[in-house]
Amino acid sequence: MVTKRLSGSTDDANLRLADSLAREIFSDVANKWALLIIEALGEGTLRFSELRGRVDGISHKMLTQNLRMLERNGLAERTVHPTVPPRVEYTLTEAGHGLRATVDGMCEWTYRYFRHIESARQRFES
Amino acid sequence: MVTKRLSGSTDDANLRLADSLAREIFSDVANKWALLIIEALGEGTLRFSELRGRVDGISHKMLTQNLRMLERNGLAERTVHPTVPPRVEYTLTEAGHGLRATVDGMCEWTYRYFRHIESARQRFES
DNA sequence: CTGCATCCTAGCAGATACTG
DNA sequence: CAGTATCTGCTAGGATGCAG
Repeated sequence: MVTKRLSGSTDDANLRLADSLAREIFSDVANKWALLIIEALGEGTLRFSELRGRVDGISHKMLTQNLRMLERNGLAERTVHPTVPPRVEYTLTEAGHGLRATVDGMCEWTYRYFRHIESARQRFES
Repeated sequence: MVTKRLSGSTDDANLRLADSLAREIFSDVANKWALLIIEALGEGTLRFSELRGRVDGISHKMLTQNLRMLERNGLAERTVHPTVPPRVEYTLTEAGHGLRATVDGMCEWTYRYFRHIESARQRFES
């Protein structure tokens, strides 16, 4: 049962991720495109086409797909302006911003260990 | 050029991720299995079979594949004890621990917004 | 026990085209 | 402009077998 673990006696984050719903959420969110979209939305509200421009290399399909997923999980909010042509804007919810903070951490990490990783790779070829 | 952005004038993490090597690192690392392995190794050194037990649902193949990747990028270290049967242990490097800190953040985030996400999903079905 | 290679399949993800 | 659907290729990832 879900609530059992929530009020549970363990503080082990990994153990808790054994919970199937938590793992499902984690799997949804722990993928490249989702994280890059969240990072992009961290700067503020963006429309669909703007997002496409910011998240380099993402396809139309992957963008909509991941946006639906983020909306479904309550991480992003979708507001449609009934104009013509339609204008659809996406913004992070509170939960979304919470996650963005950790994604920021990952980005910073990437740059902190950039050279370290670069040389580790060279060492690895041998 | 890589170093241009490293010493560059922008503080925008997302912009910097436009750099191809940074994106490659990010893509390597921003996947479910890699993050779960790192989280598991956060507790300390583990052998291959122990890891398989901790990272629930991972296959033999995905585990070796991701471990090679982590090793290649200098996030995990592999030490072989030349016994029989062989005993291979994996441990996080400093860079690995750095990343683990942010993964911990993601795990905590998952549990903080667990109920929030649960209800967001119910709202979404309509 | 660990690692690598092989085969094989489901589902991911791109391209395209069509609606509102 | 935004979203959906279809078609298709391709690769991620499981299962298995073998070697060290």
